[in-house]
Amino acid sequence: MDSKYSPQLVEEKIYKGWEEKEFFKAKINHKKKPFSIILPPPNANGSLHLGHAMFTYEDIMIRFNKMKGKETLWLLGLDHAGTETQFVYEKYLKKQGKSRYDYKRDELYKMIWDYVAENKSTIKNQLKRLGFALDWSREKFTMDPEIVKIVYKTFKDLFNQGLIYRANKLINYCTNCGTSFSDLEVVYTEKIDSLFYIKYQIKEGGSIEVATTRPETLFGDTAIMINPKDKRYIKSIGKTAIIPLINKEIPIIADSSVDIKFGTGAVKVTPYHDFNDYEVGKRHNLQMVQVIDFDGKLNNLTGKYQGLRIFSARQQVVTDLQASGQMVKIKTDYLHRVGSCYRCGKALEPLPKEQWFIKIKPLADKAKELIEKKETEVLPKRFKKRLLAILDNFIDWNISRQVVWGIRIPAYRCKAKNEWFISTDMPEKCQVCGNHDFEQDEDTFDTWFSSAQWPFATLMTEGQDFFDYFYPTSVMETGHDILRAWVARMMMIGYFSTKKTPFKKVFLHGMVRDPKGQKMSKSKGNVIDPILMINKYGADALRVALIFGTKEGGDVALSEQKVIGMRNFINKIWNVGRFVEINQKVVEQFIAPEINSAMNRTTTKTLLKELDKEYKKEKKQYLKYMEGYQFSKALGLVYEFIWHRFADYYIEQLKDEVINGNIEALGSLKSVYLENLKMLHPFIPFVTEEIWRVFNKESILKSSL
RNA sequence: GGACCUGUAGCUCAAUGGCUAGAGCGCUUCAUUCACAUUGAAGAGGUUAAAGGUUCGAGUCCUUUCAGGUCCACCA
Repeated sequence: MDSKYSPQLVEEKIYKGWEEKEFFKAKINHKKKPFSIILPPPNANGSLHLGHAMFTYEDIMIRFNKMKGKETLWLLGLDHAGTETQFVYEKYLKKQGKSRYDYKRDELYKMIWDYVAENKSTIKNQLKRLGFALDWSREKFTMDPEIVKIVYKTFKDLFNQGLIYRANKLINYCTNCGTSFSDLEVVYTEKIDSLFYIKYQIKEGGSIEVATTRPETLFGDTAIMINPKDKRYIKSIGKTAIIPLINKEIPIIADSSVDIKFGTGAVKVTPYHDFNDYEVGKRHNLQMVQVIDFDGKLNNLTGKYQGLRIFSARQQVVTDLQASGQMVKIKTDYLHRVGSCYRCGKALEPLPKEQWFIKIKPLADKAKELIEKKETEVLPKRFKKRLLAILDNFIDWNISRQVVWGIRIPAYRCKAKNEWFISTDMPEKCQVCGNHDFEQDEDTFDTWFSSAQWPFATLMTEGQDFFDYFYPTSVMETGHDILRAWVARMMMIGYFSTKKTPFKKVFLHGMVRDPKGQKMSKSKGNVIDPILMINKYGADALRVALIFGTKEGGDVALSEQKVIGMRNFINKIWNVGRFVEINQKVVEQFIAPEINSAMNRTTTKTLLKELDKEYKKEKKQYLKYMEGYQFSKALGLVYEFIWHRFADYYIEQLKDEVINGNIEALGSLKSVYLENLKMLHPFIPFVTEEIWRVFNKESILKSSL
């Protein structure tokens, strides 16, 4: 053994060894209890970042349970990440002066497919660098034909049970990117805009003033509303207002959603261009008129304004209202929040569009039951409340996306009767009218619709027996930031399809932050590349740096300094091994000469007894922590023991004895040390394996805890 | 606006209501032909945000205030 441990020389070699011996390949073994984790599938549109390195928790669970004698499965998969990936690819096209509209659907799809294939192989190599004990024989991709088949079946089942409906609803639409987003994907940004006070004449006499940030939508107004408790306007209810510029007549109605104190207390209602107005429109059975199109331009219902983009239309309308004397005043410093596109940053347009929706309430109620009945345990506990609150407030889920890259929705429209039918296979004839005249929906599924099915869909493709053995999975380990987008949906859809919880436990980890606790982002320039850290200090050091001294579920402040500190810990473990190895060689050479010991025999015996006692206590506590999913504590315990008790105290005290050939002392030290290597293996698999092989023939993975 | 979380050493964070509140990094002094300078020993550094309460006992539980963060809802 060298005086320094060099991860660069051994890690890749060790990993290859594990792979060749298929240590991570899961089998059905009814003599053993199963332990399974499905890897949250990384998006196949880039490379891994530090957040992915947090999957170390899963590796710890897998290796620990394997050494505890369970049959383990850690299933690898990758996500196509529809909208996100297409966006990344479009940026790439733009650099070459091209756009997605230069290609046919099939061409674009094929190009993105190749791009994704490249990323997949990068990511897989990176997962290996991290030392993850993934089952490489069962790699899955969200667009595998067998997975798509299951996704289609789920859609059809949901449809048949009345949980899928198609509706013309307001959606968040980016006119720049050409796709809709679910409410979860909307990013709100603060913006200073003008608030315009506009006078509407009342047919019966007089006038009423409204305040709006969007005068250009007045063509789509179908009512004016006021609060029924507002004495100022009570007489106006039921009268008819006249829209300026186009002189259209609309009713004045009362709705309690109006804030009396805001603006003038009177609001123009534009159901097809505002979410709140849409609800009002439904409540009052108002007419709904779309005046802005999906290209972001005003349409033919706006007369001379037709063809203008939203912003120019606004300016023109304002100018014309000023000319006609109907613009009362303009407040230019109005601060509000605007929903914007997370891809391009432009303001999202609420627009009416026919989309597929999932009726969430019945599904969410079942998911809540799973939590309440402890079919699914939430760890750390404090996230339970949050998950329940999320399930309480889930609104119907829009699963249509207007992108090419994704799983195309298996819904077909009968052209003759304008009715829809669902078919998991490409239909030969229309299932509505019996003719051939039908067309498939152009849209693809929201990525999360397939992700929501990941635990059961992946296992189902491995056959019924495999599914029965490993499902429900033991743990779902992921970041707490996607509780709503992913965890909640997996529970809802998972239960719907299998009538079981998809996972018995949810274990949530925190976010990786920079040394000052700030979010890591490219724009801040504080991003740490996990592969760079591995190249410099080894995967073990990085893994432990993410876990040491943290609270479960809490954020981790990661610095290169911390990784260095952990590298030192790895080296310490290495050198303890080296001490044992060197002395063992000496003992072997001289065939245990009985040399006069400088130390009193009784003292030595007492020390060894103390060591044994302390080690037993340590191991007991370690198992308690590990079984309680308190990994950081388990690690801290062994860290403290091996460094500050075992090395600093016991080795120092027994050093002279050992060097003088005391076999008993060396033997005790060695056996306690090897036990500690096993305890550390789930955390730092590489160095423990490398040292283990100095003393043992078999891999440390073949040992048991 | 609603909910939740956090506030502990210079920095980042630990601490089932129980002994002298700990670790990593940083800092000071000393050691060094030794398994390890990626080391060891010793040390400085704390009114646990503030106030009040419960308790034999509070960093921990309760109330209030202050400060910061996260998620959700988003009012023209």
